[in-house]
Amino acid sequence: MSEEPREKPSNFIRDIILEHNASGRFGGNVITRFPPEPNGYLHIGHAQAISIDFGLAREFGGRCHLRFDDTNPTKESQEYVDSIIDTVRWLGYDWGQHLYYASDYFEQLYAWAVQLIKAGNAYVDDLTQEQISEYRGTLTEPGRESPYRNRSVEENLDLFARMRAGEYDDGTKTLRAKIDMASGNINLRDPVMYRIRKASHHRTGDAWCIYPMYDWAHGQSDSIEGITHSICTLEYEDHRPLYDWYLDQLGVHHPQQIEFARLSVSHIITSKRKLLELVQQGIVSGWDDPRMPTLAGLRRRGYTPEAIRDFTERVGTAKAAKVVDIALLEHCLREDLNRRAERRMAVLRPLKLVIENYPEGQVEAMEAVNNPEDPAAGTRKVPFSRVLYIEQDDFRDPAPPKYFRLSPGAEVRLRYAYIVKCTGVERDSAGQVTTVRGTYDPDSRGGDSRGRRVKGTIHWVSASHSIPAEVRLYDHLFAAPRPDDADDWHTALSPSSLEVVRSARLEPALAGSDRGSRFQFERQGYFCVDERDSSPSQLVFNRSVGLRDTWAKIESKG
RNA sequence: UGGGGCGUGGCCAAGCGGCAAGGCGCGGGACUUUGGAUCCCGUAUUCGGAGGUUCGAAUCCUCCCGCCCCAACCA
Repeated sequence: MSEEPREKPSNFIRDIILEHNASGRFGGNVITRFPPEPNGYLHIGHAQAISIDFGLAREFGGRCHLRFDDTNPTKESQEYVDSIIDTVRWLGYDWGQHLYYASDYFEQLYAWAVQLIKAGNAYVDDLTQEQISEYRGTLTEPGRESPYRNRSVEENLDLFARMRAGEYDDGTKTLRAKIDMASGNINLRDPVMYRIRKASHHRTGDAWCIYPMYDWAHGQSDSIEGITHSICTLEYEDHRPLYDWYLDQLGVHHPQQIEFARLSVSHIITSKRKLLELVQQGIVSGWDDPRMPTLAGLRRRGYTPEAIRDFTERVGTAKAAKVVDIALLEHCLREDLNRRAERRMAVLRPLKLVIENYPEGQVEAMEAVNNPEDPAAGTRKVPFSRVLYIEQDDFRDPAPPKYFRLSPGAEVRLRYAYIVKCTGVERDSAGQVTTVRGTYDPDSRGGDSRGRRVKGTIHWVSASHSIPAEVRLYDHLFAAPRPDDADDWHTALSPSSLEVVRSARLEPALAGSDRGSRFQFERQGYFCVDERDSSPSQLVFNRSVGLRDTWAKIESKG
């Protein structure tokens, strides 16, 4: 298959790098990094950052580091580190030997802090958290200087050493940068650099009881690694002057920070707090529930890394806040899977169809194309017999206008098999159709209508040869495009985000399908074998995304 | 009332003084043994608004309006 080289859309970050390369600013180097905090699962929003960081490095022949900004031991854990590593790798990116942790730089950061103290640019503050907040002022009023702001260098050095030594309790002292309490930029009002936290860190254990704030650690970590382009989201634009200040005071390598608008998608939420609530309240089955916007969830849902990468490229990189329609994400998946997924027949809600003129006991192996988009995928045999199952939706009595499927007296093609004509219906006492009867045309073997006009083609399975399966029909977790706009986001939850169908019957070729394998169930959508709950004896499929359904549109319009 | 950003069709997004790319979606048609895919065609006299500069402005200037972020010892 040929990958049509879709031209990458230009964006302002690429333009900036091009300028740097032209001026020789970083000697033509492009070294980026993806810097997650290991305190949660990565979601679709992170995918764009990953794609930009790694993508740009790849495009310009540079490299991208994976660095964990693990500066807050009370919120971080190895579990998250592992899951993030696994996810980034799954997405298809490689950082080579460049796996780093901000915690690896704690000693250097400490030395630099001492350097700032010596230069009179940092001080130990005894104000409580509440007092610091009061002294900071407000958005419109300047702050006030802490009474401890002018301690001597010697005293600060001594106090800071004792903070490190563990002589003080949590929260009793901080190290602060001495910048400008009247700055319009609140980040510059003597930001805290270190806080006391007598907590074990997932990597450094109990070696430290003071931990650097993200703002103090981040820029210097970038500098240590020789990062040239430090790409981040818009909310850090205000922090850039602070990072610049630190770097300039220290006189070390100074990366260029560039900010872009984070990605959000319609019909989902990405708030960590809300996602956690979904999991804890059992509204979803876990962080990898196929309805979750986490990359683990999308993966289990059947999304391919290729589709997600394509999506992140198509949404573009800019500075305007955006909420991309989830339809684009789904389109990317369909486009990818249409090309790659083999087709199979599966009947979700079986309705018995008896071919009255087909010999009892006879079985034919009908040849079916595995993937019309890819001849190399070959063909397979599907057993045909007298008693079949068809989809309940594919029979209607009476038939509505423009309905091309089966109804009394009507003809339809059974895909890859025969043309059949409906001759009768059996109903139970409640009037529900229990069996459809029909006759087949022996001359139409393979589905050849030989010039006849047969508009409808439906899928089927042989009742006795089919195998059972559970199929989970997933839909958007939220019915509303912007769940966060609701007064209470819970009310935006869709009641039909999951429908479990336990009665599905599959063509026998699906038996023993590997976990994670993906198929198109003809006329229905793309499905994958659930990685967690499926087993060879109890197959479980997840619907990744449905096929475009023109008939549903026609019917809903009346 | 402070600081920082952003406003191009339903949703994204190119454009950087020469007269509105593209994608998704939507509507219509062709084709079709998936009402799938594919292929055509259509979808902003107009770029948040008002002035101004210019032969000419989405692009430059001025003012106004709207939206987002910032007052964690979170990241």
